[in-house]
Amino acid sequence: MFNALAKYLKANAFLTNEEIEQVRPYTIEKKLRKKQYLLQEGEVSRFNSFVAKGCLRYYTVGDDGTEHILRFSIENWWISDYESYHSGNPSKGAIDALEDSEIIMIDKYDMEALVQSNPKLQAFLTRLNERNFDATQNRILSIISGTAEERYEKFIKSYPDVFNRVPLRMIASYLGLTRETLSRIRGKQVL
Amino acid sequence: MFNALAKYLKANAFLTNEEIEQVRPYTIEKKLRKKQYLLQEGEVSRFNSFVAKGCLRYYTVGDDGTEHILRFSIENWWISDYESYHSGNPSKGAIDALEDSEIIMIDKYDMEALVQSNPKLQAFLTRLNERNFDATQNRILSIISGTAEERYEKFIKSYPDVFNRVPLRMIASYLGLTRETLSRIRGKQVL
DNA sequence: CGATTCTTTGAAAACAGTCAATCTGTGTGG
DNA sequence: CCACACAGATTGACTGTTTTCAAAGAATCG
Repeated sequence: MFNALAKYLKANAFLTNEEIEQVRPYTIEKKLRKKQYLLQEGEVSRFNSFVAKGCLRYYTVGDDGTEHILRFSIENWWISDYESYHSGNPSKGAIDALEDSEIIMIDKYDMEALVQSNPKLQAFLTRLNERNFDATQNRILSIISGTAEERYEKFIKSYPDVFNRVPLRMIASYLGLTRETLSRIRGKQVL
Repeated sequence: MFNALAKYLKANAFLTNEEIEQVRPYTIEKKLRKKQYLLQEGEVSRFNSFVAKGCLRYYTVGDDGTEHILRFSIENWWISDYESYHSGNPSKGAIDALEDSEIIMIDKYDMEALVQSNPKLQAFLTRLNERNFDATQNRILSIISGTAEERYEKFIKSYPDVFNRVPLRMIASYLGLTRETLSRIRGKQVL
């Protein structure tokens, strides 16, 4: 399971085998069954988790019980409640598994130490954070500028591998639509 | 003008006077008149700019000519097209001044060197980026979960100082509404 | 097979956008 | 100093989109 992370760090952060071995002691492997929580609302998100296998989501629940999905994560992505992770405050949302999954958790403070000790890792994490930020901002632009249909199209194009394994009602939630509206958009497209 | 940045760095990054003097050589001061561009669409955003005085916005223009405002920046905030700044690609939007403004620009590579040379500055920038990310994600949550009215209320509460100096049509644009819709929301509230 | 879970469909109501007109305040040039 | 232009804000009537609620069809899983 650690092997997935090793491969990822080699390919993306250009770490050597020795450098990867320095990461290993700080990793915690965990298997999750579908529907199992990785983080529940109110807990502090102390870990950043690498998805070795499977699919997870981070979401909040509104007063009326509606779920709002803020992030999906599949293989080779990371997941956490970053607001809680950054601030140390209790999480406003939850993370659960949409499939049986395997994840590798790294404690925030171990992560910071690792990054301080390895400039390559630091550079990589900086780039990762930048891309995350840019993607988030593009999502805002997409919501405030496009129609529901355009947003849906863009989602499929941007995240085909998420699209193919996540229920439509969750994609609707991610896009800020009801499942009925998404269903009707899909109906129109065939014509 | 540099004084504003000095004060900011002292208060927020806890830099000493000597450390602040090490920043000074890399700063470029600039005054902008209202409506003047800091960055035009298609240019590469090479600088991160500190707002010493005034108010600016980053926005994109859709195919139909509609402006979509992604960020306002007033005193003690930073502004850039971060996607272009991060990637080196041409900007998809523009930055202009909503008031006569004074800004302090730092070249991306000077900024990186400064951050590398000073751990306090590095820690501060990391925190800043984290907060930026969290704010952006909260903006998404606010759009996909709240009504237009709630979003408007939240904006006023979160950014009263921006609200008080920016035209309503730009707030509408930031919120992803037409100016007419925002006007009607405001009309309702009095009742 | 029965029980979930997910998706689709229909009809009515709520909401937001468009277009056109009016109102307001500000500032500038004559 | 006034008149006028201009930018911003509002209002009304209409159109289009999305939600809501209720029900019924698929698909999936034990």
